[in-house]
Amino acid sequence: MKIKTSVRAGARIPQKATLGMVAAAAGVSPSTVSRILNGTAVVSPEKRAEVDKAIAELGFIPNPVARGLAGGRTLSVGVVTQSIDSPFYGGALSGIEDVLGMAGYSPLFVSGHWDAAEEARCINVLRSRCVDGIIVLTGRLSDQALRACAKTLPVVVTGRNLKAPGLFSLNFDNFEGARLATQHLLDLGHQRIAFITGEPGHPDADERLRGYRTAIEAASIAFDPALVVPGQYHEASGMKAVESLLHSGASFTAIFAANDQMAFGAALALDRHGLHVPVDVSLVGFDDLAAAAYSIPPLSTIHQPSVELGRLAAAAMLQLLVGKKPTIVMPAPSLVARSSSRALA
Amino acid sequence: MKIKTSVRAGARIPQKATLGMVAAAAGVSPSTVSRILNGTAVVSPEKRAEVDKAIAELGFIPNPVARGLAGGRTLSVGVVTQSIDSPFYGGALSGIEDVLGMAGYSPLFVSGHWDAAEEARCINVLRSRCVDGIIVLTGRLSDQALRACAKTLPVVVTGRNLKAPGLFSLNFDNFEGARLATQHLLDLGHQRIAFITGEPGHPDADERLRGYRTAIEAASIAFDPALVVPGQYHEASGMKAVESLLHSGASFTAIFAANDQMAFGAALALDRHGLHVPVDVSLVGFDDLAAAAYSIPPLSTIHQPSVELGRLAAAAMLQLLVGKKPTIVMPAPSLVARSSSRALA
DNA sequence: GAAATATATGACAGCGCTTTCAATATCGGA
DNA sequence: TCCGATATTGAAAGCGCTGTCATATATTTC
Repeated sequence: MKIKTSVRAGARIPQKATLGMVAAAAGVSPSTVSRILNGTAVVSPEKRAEVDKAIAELGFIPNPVARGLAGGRTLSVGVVTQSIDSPFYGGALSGIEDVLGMAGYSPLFVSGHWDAAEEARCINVLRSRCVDGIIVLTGRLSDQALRACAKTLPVVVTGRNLKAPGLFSLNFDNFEGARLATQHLLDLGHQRIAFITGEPGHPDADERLRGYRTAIEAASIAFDPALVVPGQYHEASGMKAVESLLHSGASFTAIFAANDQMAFGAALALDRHGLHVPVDVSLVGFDDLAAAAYSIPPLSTIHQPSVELGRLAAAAMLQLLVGKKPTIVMPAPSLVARSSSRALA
Repeated sequence: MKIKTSVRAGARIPQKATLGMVAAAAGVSPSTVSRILNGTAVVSPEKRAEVDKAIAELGFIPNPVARGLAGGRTLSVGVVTQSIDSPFYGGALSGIEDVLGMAGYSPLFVSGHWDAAEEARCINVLRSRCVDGIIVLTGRLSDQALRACAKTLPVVVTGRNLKAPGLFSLNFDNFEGARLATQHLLDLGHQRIAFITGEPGHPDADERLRGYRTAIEAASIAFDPALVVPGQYHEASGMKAVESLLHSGASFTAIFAANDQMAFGAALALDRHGLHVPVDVSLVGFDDLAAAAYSIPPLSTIHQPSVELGRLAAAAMLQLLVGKKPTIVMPAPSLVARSSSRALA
């Protein structure tokens, strides 16, 4: 009375048909079937028809594992992300999965947890699993390590500008985004605009700071370091930033947070101090997370096309995989003005 | 001037050492190395030492692809989720990745997009990739399909109560959670409590409705269908639900939303109508998303240990994989009372 | 029409590992 | 001391597929 391998189960379990079985059924050699499958060589229309028929009848699905061992291609691409549950990168993962899936590739997600060593480990895992290529979302890995990696495997990396053989980078214009956000507040009449930064050293955080500063100075306002407070890209740090801003006694009428999560934290901290957004303080974020549209008040922010970013990264990888030089360009940053920012009374 | 396969790159590219090379270096047969690697049989201490040394020296890492082909085990487990960027399931994925990773397994995430057919496709993809087991997060697949699947492969499924050989299910007590949330509102003196449901037909949505109703009736309050409005578990539907509630003219002093995302939407809709949470209406959600603590006001909600859920599911899978019957129990639901609910004035 | 060139196909050797199966070595007992 | 039983180990056959090479046939050229 062990597990019955019954056939009467509703969901038909796909019989493991092998390439060899297809070949036998079609009366050709395995090589021929393989050639048809991969388009490696020309085969006569008759044989092709036979094989197609056999494939359909047997419900044959080539085994990626065997393919990987034999041919080196596994039809899988590794994706190094930081945390699989990040509200921002989640969109990108989704886009990647989507585009890769359409092309028959499977993504293999691994999380680096914002740690270079961990990321290196991830890459080794991916390599041991014989992925055909690697997409790195931002990450802390050195440019050099990435370049080295690209020598063996196609690599697409986001959040950097890097040129190397076998390597394609896809960067969002953080500088321009931050400039846009700041300009938006400036346009609304704000002069004392606080800025909550991301972690210094992160290229995108630095770029955003630069964008902020550039906009401020372009408006002939002196850059005031007292208005710039550090954050770590999460809600709690946004709260803390506002607390310290308030404690410092600095005066400001608007806050630009380097990402939405910090903006949410900032809004809460302001609220706790009886300051209302946007009545008392205007607030602008960066990323345009799904939640931004539903916060109270809905958050004005810089739209980052995260899903699109993923799609583009995947598309670039696909091009790299066929040996083409990717011709992908990132969409320009755009401002989404919602209710958290308003003209200075 | 093609790509130089230089060795001077900083990041040493791990040389592909093979089991055969290890065997040669250690002066034993490949079989012996394999046995040591898998603990398949007893090997003399001397040989074992030799082999360990060779492994270390060559930096040998067994190739999971080859292992998969030869032995059928790939050290990878498939995870069927609904969307990889869901704020709720994200936590679970993270937990899964964590626990699986520690055990040397890699998760293979695929998204079913809340569609049974799509999920079936996902499972086929996973099967073709020879995963050692499958974890299904909720999902629309029929119980029967899941059972059938469990005949070939260990399966862990969340969000259902299902018993079958090779199948382990892990369910959160949605009924009790909803009862708890409603009771909380009741305890605060609310009598007219509206409920925004999840999609009918979803087991967890139905359970939550049942919990709500049970609590209401246990308090000797007549269940009023007019206070129950449908939602689809996303923010927009929460907004719509409140709109329709308001339009219907139903009177209520509190809202219990079947998940946090709808609660956020509800809060925004209320806000748009000049109703403030919790002054005018108390609001309770379900899930305890990371964002719940930072919404304005911070949302009272039922804590779902999503990361923990993932960890437990992965742990159960690991047990299944070694042929043990999982001994995993879900933590009980708990209420996190924050500022969105208060005693009725 | 024969030699030279293409074209389509099959045979076969792996990819790196697991896993019988058989061989050798070791041991206990009569 | 010799035989069967018990540990270790190696040889070899694949897992399912790809890619090279060689063969058989078709096409071309002078």
